[in-house]
Amino acid sequence: MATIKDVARLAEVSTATVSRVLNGNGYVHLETKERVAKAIQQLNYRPNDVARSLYKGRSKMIALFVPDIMNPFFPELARAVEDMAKQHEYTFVLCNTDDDPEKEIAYIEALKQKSLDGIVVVSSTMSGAYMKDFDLPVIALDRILHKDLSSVTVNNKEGALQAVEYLKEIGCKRIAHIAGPEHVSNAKQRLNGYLDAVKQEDWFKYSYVEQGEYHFEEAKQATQRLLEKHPEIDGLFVANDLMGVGALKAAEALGIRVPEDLSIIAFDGITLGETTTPTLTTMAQPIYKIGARAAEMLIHQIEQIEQEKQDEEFKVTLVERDSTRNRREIHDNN
Amino acid sequence: MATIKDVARLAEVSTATVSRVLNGNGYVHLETKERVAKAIQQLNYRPNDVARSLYKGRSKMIALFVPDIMNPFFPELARAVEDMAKQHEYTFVLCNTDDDPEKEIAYIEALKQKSLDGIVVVSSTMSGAYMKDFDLPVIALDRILHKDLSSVTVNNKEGALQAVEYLKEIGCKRIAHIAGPEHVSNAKQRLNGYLDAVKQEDWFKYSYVEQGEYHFEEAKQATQRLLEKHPEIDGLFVANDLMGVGALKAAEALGIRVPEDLSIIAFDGITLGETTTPTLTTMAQPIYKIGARAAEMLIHQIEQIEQEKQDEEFKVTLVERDSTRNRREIHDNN
DNA sequence: GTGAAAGCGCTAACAT
DNA sequence: ATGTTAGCGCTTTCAC
Repeated sequence: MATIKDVARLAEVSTATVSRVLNGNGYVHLETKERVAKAIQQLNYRPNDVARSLYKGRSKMIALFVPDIMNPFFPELARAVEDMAKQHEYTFVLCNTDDDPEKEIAYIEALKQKSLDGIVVVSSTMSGAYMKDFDLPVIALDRILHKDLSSVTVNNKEGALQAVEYLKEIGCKRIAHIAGPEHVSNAKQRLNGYLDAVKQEDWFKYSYVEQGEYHFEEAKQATQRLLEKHPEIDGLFVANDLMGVGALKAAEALGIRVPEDLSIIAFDGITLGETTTPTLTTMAQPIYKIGARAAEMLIHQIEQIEQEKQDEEFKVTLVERDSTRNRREIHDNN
Repeated sequence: MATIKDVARLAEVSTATVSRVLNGNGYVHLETKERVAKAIQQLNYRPNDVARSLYKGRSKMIALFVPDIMNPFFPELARAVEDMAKQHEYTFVLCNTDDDPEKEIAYIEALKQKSLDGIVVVSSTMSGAYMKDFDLPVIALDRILHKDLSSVTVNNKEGALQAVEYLKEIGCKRIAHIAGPEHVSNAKQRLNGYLDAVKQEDWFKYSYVEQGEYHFEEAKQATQRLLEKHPEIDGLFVANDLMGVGALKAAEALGIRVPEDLSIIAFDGITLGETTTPTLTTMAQPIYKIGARAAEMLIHQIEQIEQEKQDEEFKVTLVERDSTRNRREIHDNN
């Protein structure tokens, strides 16, 4: 590959001048500029980003940390971050952390050696203190990591409340909840939203809440336990779609009809919910948008456009599908 | 961050000696080695990979090109490539190409400027000539790109044949096919496997093949068309799982029971097939394995362990689920 | 307006 | 066994 020296030689100027043309810095005579441009073209010259990075101490690379890309919620997020990165001419590095703090730290160390410019992080385990102490720009996505870190999230609590209110509205009389992991901030918020909506109902019992760990299989089992213990349940708010599908499967295994005997609403709005039978009603997050916004905030922070910490909260919207929709009609006809 | 100079100064040696200790090259007295090690530890020194890359012209970075990470087949592949990259201390870059040759080329150009070491490519559009001409190590994954490029694939044709034979075995008398895009090599192979299995059957018609483009929605519509035109169809081989789910949905919409009236088998073995109702029988690829193997071959090629071009083919295995399994019992009971 | 030269942090001859 | 030094390709002061 041609270097800046080759271009300089061909254009009969110094490398400094070529650099000026390249970066649009400093004064350079129009005529020489054109000579340089021609040489660049002729040699099909592309500046070496590594040399640039070495000098500048910055790499034009950002990373996205996700617990596991195989969880169907994250590919769309990844896609958004990548698109935004590309748009700003950043390279996109994807890191699966398995929510393991050691892996997270190992990745950070490795990427720092490459002069990584910043990270969008989906994590619940990473020690907020650690994240905050080390000097890279960081945006927390989907979950709050530390109060000093900028974040992009959705109105989890309010969304959960709306979900439960919706179940009430379509006629559910006993509404239970399959919760996400306790240490994940958004899971806790969704649980709180549920509790706010039901705690003063005379039928409410704490055993109406089961742990699903944000996993398909755990959620399926949890739902099965719940429905066996409490056959009176006729409405279920599940903390995410992946678990919602598990709940659907549990009902199917027990011979409970959805939505005739049981209405199910979940949270996230991933495509998976459109492929099940019945399709899954959900509180949909603007997944791509929040990913894109997080990436944009990160890049602004890197480029010093925004300095101060900020938290952005997007709104979720109800998407009615078959795991509840028919139920309303049944109710209306009564 | 501390540099090699700081370490040298603290250990009272030259930077060359530090470098030797760092890389385990050349002779260095045990005592001085320990002094250097102590200094490194004391300063919490980490070598700057950018400087290294500049000198070596290599970056310890590899990329994976996929058409679209939101297609559920690719996250597992990505996960495998990333894991293998990490294991060999490579950084992992993910690129969504949308199967657009211009994007592919733009990515390649950008990554070359960063001294990227190699690429694992899932692509059907990238001009083989282009890929072959430019000097980076490349492994084609899932699809064959060019005869001179190493590749990792599965036995698509044979697997397709097995799928159709299986349908026959469980009693299907009229078997149709939803095909993938014609320009994708594995889709063509699966189609050929189907044709081999059915072309000498007296009932076979070419209108038993419909185009599904590897998309959920297109496949759903294609299946609907097919079943309306040919109500005699009692077996369906679909070229991938994503389309298989579409086919399931189409049958549901038409009131055709699966597997009682129609048996459906697809191809890939993605998790999505376990979440549908009924669950989807499939010819499962060892997805993680082929991704890991492709990454490993790439790294070997980069590190000159393997030089010559090689093609590896993995085998698919039948995974019986509910979209066909019950049917055999029905058949056996007859 | 342009060039010479230092330096980003590291590695590998080459010298001793 | 260890140090000196050139150089990877670029940017940016500082002269002119």
